[in-house]
Formats: sequence, structure tokens, C-alpha cells
Amino acid sequence: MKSPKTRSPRKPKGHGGERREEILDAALTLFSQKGVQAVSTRQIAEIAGISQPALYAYFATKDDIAAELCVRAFAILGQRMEAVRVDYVPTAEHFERCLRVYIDFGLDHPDAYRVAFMLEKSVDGSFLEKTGGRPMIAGQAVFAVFAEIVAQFHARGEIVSDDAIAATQSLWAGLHGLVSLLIARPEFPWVDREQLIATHVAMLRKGALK
Amino acid sequence: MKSPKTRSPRKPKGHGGERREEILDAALTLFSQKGVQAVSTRQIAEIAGISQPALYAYFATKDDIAAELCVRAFAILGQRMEAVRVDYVPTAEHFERCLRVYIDFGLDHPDAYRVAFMLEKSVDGSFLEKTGGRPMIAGQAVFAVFAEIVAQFHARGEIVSDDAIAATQSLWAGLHGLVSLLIARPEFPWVDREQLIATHVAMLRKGALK
DNA sequence: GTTCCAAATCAATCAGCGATAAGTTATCAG
DNA sequence: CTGATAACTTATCGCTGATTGATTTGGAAC
Repeated sequence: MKSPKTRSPRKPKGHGGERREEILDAALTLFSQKGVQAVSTRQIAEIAGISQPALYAYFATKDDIAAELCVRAFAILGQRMEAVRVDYVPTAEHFERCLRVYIDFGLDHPDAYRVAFMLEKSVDGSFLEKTGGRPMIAGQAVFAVFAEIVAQFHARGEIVSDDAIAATQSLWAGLHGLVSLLIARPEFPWVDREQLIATHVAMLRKGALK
Repeated sequence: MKSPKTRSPRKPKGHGGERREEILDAALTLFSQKGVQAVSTRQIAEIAGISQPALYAYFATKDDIAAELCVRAFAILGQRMEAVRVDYVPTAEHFERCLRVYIDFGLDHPDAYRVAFMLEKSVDGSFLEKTGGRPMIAGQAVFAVFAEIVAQFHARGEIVSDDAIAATQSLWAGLHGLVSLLIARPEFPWVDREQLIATHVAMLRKGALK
């Protein structure tokens, strides 16, 4: 008798990158349900149908799994932002739609958003350093698209601030504040979420556009 | 020979609440430097000069230590907000001054702000749930003062949104976004800090006031 | 069909974590 | 001095992320 354990017997060898995708699928499910910190590598391995050390053949650390999911999520955000950017029309409605794309993404992918923008710093190597800064690089690419959107309005003299970069950073901060608080403080007695988002987007638009 | 360990010998018994304060001081320092998650109870105990289990005579869990620091930070912010609230005058300048009080607090006490608003979720159940909701209650008290400020302008019909609470939450999110990003991402290529704060405060004021 | 090798996977293990249990020491009342 | 109580200790538990070295697997070569 090799083992009385309840875990399913060893799966056949993963062909090509399938096993890697299975790990990412398992991790995404668990991360979304319980958060990155609360999920152990053993839980991921069990869902993926492999032993816990086998994870390390595909990812150097648990954070690398989160980083991979993060980069993929930000690729989605970048696509959404770019899609709404190319439809540029100089209207307040379009401007608000751009802001909403960012908020909706953060609320749809709270774990990815947390990984990219809400992790605490660390003395000896932050998460971003340990994962080669790939999530942050992906995040800056998204920021660049956002800056382009603001620049389009600035070029037409529609932005209040004469400094388009300052306006972009301020708007980004305004968006980030709502997303991060809704993610980090779900217990807070928020007003209806849709109403809050509408109020916030309207406030930022009215404050930023002439 | 009882022990060849290098740790300092046992300290005299802590009189009254001194030992508790020493623990809080050690924890605040470490939390600020490395983040709550990255700090172990053993590290806190060593700085405080006691053994690690001795912490549990004063705090039920590690999160309780963070919660205590969180509540204290909220108390300081609440006092500042109340001080600026009682000087109410119905001008845009006063409104912006109220917003700046919040931003200045966050930038003056980044460690306390981080503990109060930027903590990660804990293992099972949120940080706020495990600590009996005391930080959330303290936060709501601060929020109430801020809501009072907004209500003073709302009562004079100066607020754009017809829902004063939604406007308050939106403004708070806007402030938090700038403070938390400046604290968490100091390496980002921000524009001049004073200019950014001025732009942000002006944007929020223009977006929230008629 | 057999042999062989490299990749894939595993059980066993490590140091460190938060937290608990049980025994020891310091302090003080009588 | 004695007993009780609170403070503190060492030792330990079950867990974590990660590493090591042995074992199994699948396919290519013959």
C-alpha cells in the first residue's frame, strides 16, 4: 500500500503548458474567493490535481502566480482602456465612460488590482521587486493609455488644469481612491454602489473638465 | 547554565500599562517599516524586550495590535477634522482647507495612515471583523465629522450632489486616493507634490461644490 | 519489444509563522 | 516566611512557503 491518503492519484503528465494553465485557473478561483494571502500553495495544488512542490516547477514563488494573473488582468484593462480611447469624442459622456472603465475593472478584478496597486512596501524586496516588477510595468502601461485619453481632451482645451500630467495623476488618484476603498473596506456602510460610482465619476468629470 | 541564548535577560515586570505601550511603540515602528503582514510577533517581542508569547497577555492576536494603532490614528485625525469643522465659513477656500487637513494628516503620519486605511485583509475574515470592528467604529466617527463638514455646505445648497452622504463618500475616496498613492508609490514620477495637491484639491472642490 | 534518458512529479523535510499550554519567577498581602 | 496571583518563560502545536533528492513517466532510439 503506497498511501492511504484521500487525494486523487497522480495525474498523467501535463502536456506542454496545460498544467501551468490548470494551476493558474485553480489559483484564480481561490484568490478570488479568499484573497491571495488566505490561499496556501497546498490548496492551489490540490485543486490543480498535483502535489504542492510540483507548483514550483512552473512558478518560482506563490507571488509569481499572483503576478501572472495580475499581468493578464492588466492586459485586459489596457485593452478596455484602449478600446474606449480610440472611440474618442470630445464629450463629457465619453470622458465619464473612460473613468468608468477603470473603476469597473478594479471592482471586477479586486485581487489583481490589490496586487498591482495596494500591496504594502517591504524592507527587503517588495512584492513588485520579487516578481521583477512585471505587474507594475503592466500597470504603468495602463496609466500611459489613461494619460493619452486625458491628453486628447487637454489638446482641445477641455481640461481645467494647464498641466495635463498633473490632471492625469490627480484623476488617477481620484479613481484609485474609490476602487481601493471599496475593495479594502467592503464592510463600510457605503451608499448604493452604482449611485456612489455615478456621483464619483460625475464629480471627477466636473472637477477636471471645463 | 540556564540558557546560552543571545537575547537580553528578562526585563522587570511591566508596571501598569507601560509594557503595553512598549509593545505598541515597537509594533508601530516595525509595521511602518515593513508592513503589517511582513512583521512577525517574534520581531515585535524582541524590540519590546519580552518573549513572543508574552504579547498575548496584552493582545489577543497580532491584528489586535494593529487595530489599537489604527484606532489611535483615527482619534488624531478626528480631532484635526473637528478643529477645522468648527471654524466653518461658507467659502470655497474653507472647503479646500478641510480637504487639505485630511491630506496633510496622511502625509504627516504616513505610518498611522497606512495602518488605519491601507491594511491588507487577514487570513480568515477581514481584519475589521477579527478585531471586533473597533477600527471601523473609530473610522466611522472620523467619517461622521467629515460628513458634518459636507453637510454644512449641503445645507446651504452648495453641494452638487443632492445626496450629501454620497458626496461625502466620494470626496473621501478622492482624498484617500491621493494620500495612499503618494505614500505607497513614492518612486512614481509624480509632478511637484504641492502642485499635485493643489490640482487635486481644486478638482475635488470644483467637482463637489456648485 | 526493449532500453534509456530527460522531464515531471512525489514524499520528506526545512525554517518560520501565529497561537497555545504548562511550568517558573517576581511581587505583594498577611 | 508563606501562599496566592499575576507576569513571564520555555516548549510545543499545526500551519505556511519553499527546497531536496528519490521515483515515476512517456517517448525516442534501436
